[in-house]
Amino acid sequence: MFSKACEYGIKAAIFIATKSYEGVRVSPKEIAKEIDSPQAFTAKILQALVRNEVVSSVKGAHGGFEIDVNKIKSIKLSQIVNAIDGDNIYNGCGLGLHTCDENHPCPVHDKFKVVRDELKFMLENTSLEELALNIKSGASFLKI
Amino acid sequence: MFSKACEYGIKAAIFIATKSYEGVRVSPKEIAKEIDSPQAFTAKILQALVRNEVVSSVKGAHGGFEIDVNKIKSIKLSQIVNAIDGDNIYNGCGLGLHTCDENHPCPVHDKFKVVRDELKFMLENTSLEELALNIKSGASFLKI
DNA sequence: TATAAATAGGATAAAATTATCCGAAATAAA
DNA sequence: TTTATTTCGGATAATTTTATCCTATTTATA
Repeated sequence: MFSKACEYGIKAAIFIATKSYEGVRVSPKEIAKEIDSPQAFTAKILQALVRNEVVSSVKGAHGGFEIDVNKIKSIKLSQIVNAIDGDNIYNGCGLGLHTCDENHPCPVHDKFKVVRDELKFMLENTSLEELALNIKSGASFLKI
Repeated sequence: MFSKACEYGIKAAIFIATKSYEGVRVSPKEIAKEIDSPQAFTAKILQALVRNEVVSSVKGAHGGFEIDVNKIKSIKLSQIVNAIDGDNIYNGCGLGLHTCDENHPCPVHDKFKVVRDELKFMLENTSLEELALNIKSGASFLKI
């Protein structure tokens, strides 16, 4: 469904959020360990999240990644996915046609529309807050 | 959502179905032209569809690809996707966890479940027949 | 100011996916 | 039986995605 980069990005953001609630900044090394991902590749993805203002970074000694606690509630899954994979997942044609809309639909246009509207709604209505709180409470897991 | 290979496979199957209604076998060359795909790569994908018994092939002169007209109604999109991409799209974990189920869910397990059940239902309930008939009637298109 | 600790980012490598090429095998028809 | 036509399948190449490495830059602190 999503790229590996996007999967890592989502998990990283959730972990950073949980640590930010504790007022703690985290390094790519800690993040990679916690979400079971390749460290250097994860660092690249973090850069994309910083550029898209999903997470913020502090350079230099005692630096690391964090998310403004007041922002966590308003960050939606869609922002993270968009920052890494773009909006192609729920905007592009399911069969890769360049022109695909109501007037010139691909064979599965209507069928896919239902699924993708559902996906879009889910991504736009799932906050980083609820995902992070479920990790903190032990209701869900970031690895294995 | 799906791989390029899968997109080509779906479009190829639809085109073969439309021609099979006319009792005509088609070559990879014709198929690639009609669905705007790379010919040799499309031929490989056709082999996978043959192995998975979605389409049948006739070798030698006057050969080509066809689908038993009586089978077209019973072939579902899920079979085509499964033949090419496997069942990972609607069975694998949305965040790539090896172990992800009700007892040990990833952070988005429940959220994704809704979307993927919708996707699974759509794939399993969309027949090649309806897709092919919409192409024949001009209600949908295979390229551009 | 010097040093150590971090992120940023370019260069490169590995792996997977997408795409091409060519000869082998099968088959209809001359 | 030969020939032309067609799918099959292995080898290879190109591209994209995933992953690693190394240096530059930034910043807190001694």
